[in-house]
Amino acid sequence: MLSHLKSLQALELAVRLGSLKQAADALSITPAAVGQRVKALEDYLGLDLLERGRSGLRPSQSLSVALAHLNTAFRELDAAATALDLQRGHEIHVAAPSDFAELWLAPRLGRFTALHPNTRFSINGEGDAPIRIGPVDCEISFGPPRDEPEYDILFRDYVLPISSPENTRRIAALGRRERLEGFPLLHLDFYRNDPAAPAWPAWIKAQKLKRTAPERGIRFQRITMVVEAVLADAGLTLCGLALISALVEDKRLSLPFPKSTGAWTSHAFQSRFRKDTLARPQMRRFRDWLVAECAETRLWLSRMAG
Amino acid sequence: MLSHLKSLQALELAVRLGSLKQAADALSITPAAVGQRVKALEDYLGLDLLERGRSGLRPSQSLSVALAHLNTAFRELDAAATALDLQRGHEIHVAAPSDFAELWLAPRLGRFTALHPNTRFSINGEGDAPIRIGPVDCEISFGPPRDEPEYDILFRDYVLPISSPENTRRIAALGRRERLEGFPLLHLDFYRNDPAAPAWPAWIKAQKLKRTAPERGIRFQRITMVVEAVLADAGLTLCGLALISALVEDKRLSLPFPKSTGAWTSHAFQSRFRKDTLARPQMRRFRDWLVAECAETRLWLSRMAG
DNA sequence: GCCCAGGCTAAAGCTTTTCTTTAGTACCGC
DNA sequence: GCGGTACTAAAGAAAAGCTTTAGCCTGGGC
Repeated sequence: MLSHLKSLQALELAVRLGSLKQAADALSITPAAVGQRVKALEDYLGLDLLERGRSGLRPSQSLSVALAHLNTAFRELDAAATALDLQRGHEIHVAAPSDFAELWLAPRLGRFTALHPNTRFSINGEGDAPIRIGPVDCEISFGPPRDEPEYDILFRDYVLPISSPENTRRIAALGRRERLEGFPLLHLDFYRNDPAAPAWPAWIKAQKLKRTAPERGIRFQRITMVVEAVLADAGLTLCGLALISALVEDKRLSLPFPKSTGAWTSHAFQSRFRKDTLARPQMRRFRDWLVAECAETRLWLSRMAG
Repeated sequence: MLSHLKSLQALELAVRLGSLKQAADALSITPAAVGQRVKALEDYLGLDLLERGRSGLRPSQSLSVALAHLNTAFRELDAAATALDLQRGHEIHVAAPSDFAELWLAPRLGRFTALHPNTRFSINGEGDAPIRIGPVDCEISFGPPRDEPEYDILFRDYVLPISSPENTRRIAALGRRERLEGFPLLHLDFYRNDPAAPAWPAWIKAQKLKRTAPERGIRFQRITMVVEAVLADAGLTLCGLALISALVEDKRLSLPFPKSTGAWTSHAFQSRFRKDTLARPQMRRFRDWLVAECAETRLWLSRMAG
């Protein structure tokens, strides 16, 4: 029966693309591996299949008689793969809060795809799954921690006041109890379902500060938007650090009050992979990577919270 | 890039032949292995590809859209395999003395092909290679032992008088020194280049027997032919036991004189595999099997020789 | 002519895939 | 109801396949 399928595939691709290197890139394996595939077939047949020449690879005479068949065969297999959506296995569909996707996941995904080229991501808002085969692979949410086995707790958040560096300096120049007077308070609704996450009125009371009408101010649904307002000196907000570590680290965002004035959320970001989806090696790799990146974020948060 | 080639092959074959069992037979693997291949693809895609029904397997609706492409693809791959002589790897070409082939190898090959179906043999006389790709895979000869690594010493031979049971009884009824008078001596040239292998004159002198004109009698080139003559009561011959063990064991050939009257050859049957050909797993298996069968023949010869 | 970069190859070792075996289930025909 | 055949799941062993390292070869540029 027909054997050496991988060798034939490597061979056909090497000839079509003109080099073992380009075939390797297409197959996401090393050139050495492509060379081994081709050589194994040559050893098995006891003849040369490629002429390694001056301007790359060319099929040998022995191979030429089979090459048209090979081209057609792999073209048809590509068509079958397309029909079956075989590449689906290399795609990872993630539904996540858009704040998480934009501020935390997207900046980091380059590290994953550098390790695993050939992976394509489709990232959508929560509940915003495309009409494709089956539901999304990975769903990330912020809510009460679940302990079912398919959930991974990514990280809780540490919420405290955030401002622009300019506003931080101006606040520091004031007396302690008057520090919030004269600065607009921006309200972020992202954490409102979390009993542990403070809103301005509770925070001000807890810190024994003075601020008239603390419940007043613009409300924002999304962290991304309130962050933009803060960056524009529009005011202060209470915000979790987890998603904005990059902005804090490069000092585009600043902490106008001591770190100890913050509070951990009781809710957490968590992921849920569909049970069957972890049969795919690419998906297991992604999950492992995600868990590792989140461990780093937890570490950074612990250092920030003191 | 295209993956799951083995799964797609198993899938296409299972649908085409109507069962996992028949696909397994065609692929020379177990039905369990075929089932695993198909299931791996189904898990990967997150959908069913086969309907396991009352009258065998049918493609699911998901698979139907790809099936024509798969059929064409594997038909083209079969054509490419034919053009490349890919099945060549499952063929083993042996050049051996026809006596060895007929009396020793052919009766035993059934044991090999029972273990390794899908292997086809092409056995020719020594030096009688077909005009095919490259020389023969395995060459067996009888000659001075070689110690180059590509040679395996199969077995030496143990040469002594051989007759039909009827002639053995008639010889035993005679007096000791007259036992060869009246019986035609048949001469076998197979061992004539071996200084240790006795011919009739030397054997008679060594045994201190009496026989007028011991050099007279019909000469045979081939063991097979002289054996047929002996079986027909045409006379006695001096012959090695190695290739005729079956005839001796079922008593169609007999030893008219004690076993101790025999002599080991200094030459030996030996095999030589072309260096590169042992890259093929089928060839390694054949070589291992051959060496093991020959070890059994050596053991039998040792018991016969005392 | 020399040097550097890119491509290929061989070998070793590790990881992943694939297969066999065992045991069990389901279905069909008698 | 029983026996036979086909399929499936799980465990473990064997084989295949890949990466990494080191080295060689070729071609182009200086």
